[in-house]
Amino acid sequence: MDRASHSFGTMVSPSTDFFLRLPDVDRAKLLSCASRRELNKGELIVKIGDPTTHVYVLESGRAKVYHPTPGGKEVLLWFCFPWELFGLAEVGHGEHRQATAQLCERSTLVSIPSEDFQDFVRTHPAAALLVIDLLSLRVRSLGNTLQQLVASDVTARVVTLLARLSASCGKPADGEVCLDLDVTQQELADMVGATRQTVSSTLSMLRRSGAIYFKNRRICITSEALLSRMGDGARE
Amino acid sequence: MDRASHSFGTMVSPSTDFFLRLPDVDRAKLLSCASRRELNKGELIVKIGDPTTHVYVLESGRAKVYHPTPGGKEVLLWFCFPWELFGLAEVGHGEHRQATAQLCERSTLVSIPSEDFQDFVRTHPAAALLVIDLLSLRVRSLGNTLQQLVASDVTARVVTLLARLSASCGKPADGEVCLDLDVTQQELADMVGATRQTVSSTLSMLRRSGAIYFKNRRICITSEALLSRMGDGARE
DNA sequence: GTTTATCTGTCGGGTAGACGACAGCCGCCA
DNA sequence: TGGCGGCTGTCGTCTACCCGACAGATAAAC
Repeated sequence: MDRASHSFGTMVSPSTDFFLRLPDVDRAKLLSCASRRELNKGELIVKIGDPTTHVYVLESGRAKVYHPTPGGKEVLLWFCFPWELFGLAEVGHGEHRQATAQLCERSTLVSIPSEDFQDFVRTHPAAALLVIDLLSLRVRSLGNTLQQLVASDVTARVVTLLARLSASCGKPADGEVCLDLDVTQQELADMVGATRQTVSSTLSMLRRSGAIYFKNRRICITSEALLSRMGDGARE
Repeated sequence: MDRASHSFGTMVSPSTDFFLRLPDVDRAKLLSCASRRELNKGELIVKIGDPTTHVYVLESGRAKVYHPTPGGKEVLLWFCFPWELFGLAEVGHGEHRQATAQLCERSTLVSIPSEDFQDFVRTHPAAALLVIDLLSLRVRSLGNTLQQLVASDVTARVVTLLARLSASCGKPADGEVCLDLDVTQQELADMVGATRQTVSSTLSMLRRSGAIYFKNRRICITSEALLSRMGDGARE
């Protein structure tokens, strides 16, 4: 139960995994209120507009949190990896969900009722600080994304996205880094606010330039330096 | 000291004014660690890259929080009004500032050292929950902004920006709402990720359509309904 | 095996909006 | 009174990117 199933890159902020930083007894106590389910790829955890009843953690698998747009696009805010708490931005005042969370692969999901979570936070100051850290990280990250979106072109945005992914789920192997992540180009596009086609041709360009290559459908970065240089066409 | 100097519209979330929701004795205790300064329009409160030493509140005036971009643009994240806590997204781990905060007018600023603030939060669970609420609000708001930015055109973005501003600082007067806010078109542009020129012509268009008009340099909304209809050209 | 769905690569055409330029306006200071 | 700096309005030009289309490639489904 308390076994972390994914490895961290070197640069990842420690704020993401709330659970692993909780003292053992507290974690057990919090999880005692929780229920666990096994769910399939593609299933929705919460849908925009839903009442807010729980917060969530994955024991295994991967989820994405996004805003669906009326036009049918999806704006992907972040991925959720195991032992990373999510779904807590709306717990405050029984707000309805502002985003949708969906599983990217078969996963086991732990659900904690909002009230239990709030009680826990109220009575565990250390946990409250962790929650504050986590939300702070999200605020900073969204702010940066926003900035990139208005200030940089697609190439630069893809490049820094790859850098971020490499930090959070990169497997270093003799100088190169391979992303340990099955992600579709559509998802990449949704993360940088571009179309699938543009991302596709951008990746092709990066591949031709030698900054990345593909190993059985996954992206490998041959040189961080070269990659980031490719993003410098437009001032970030 | 505990006199709120600005009025709220009807829709504003209560999470914004941390201080007014704090029990009196707690507020006094927290403010006892603080120092107060009078500053002029245009002065910087924090600059991106600065070490994080304080959190802040305004007693009066107005500030803006933005990301400066290497290209010289500014991405405006939000305005700070009196008694709204800000500058806390980086307090967690002595992170450096990720955004810049600058005064829009002459203001009196209250600074609370980070450590004192953290101690306060640690020992006042109710305050911790308020901080969580505040950060949650920011996360939701940034997420929505992000979504709008990739999914809507400039007209729609300007329209919803006006609606938001009208909610947070609108003065209703017989059916109309006038924005009680001296804001420059450049700032509006920085908030919607567009250029000054585009915003200017968008506002002209809205004025010609009768949805808004100008009363001594400020924006008045004649009809929320008409205004929002003007934003519907593109699917939001 | 064949079928079917999902993902990827690439190509033109059309367009929203950035960008530069310039002129009018207002308030401020000497 | 005149000059100066900041804000606003408007007009072309130009380009990054969206959008639709279509063909190959891969993987799951029957």
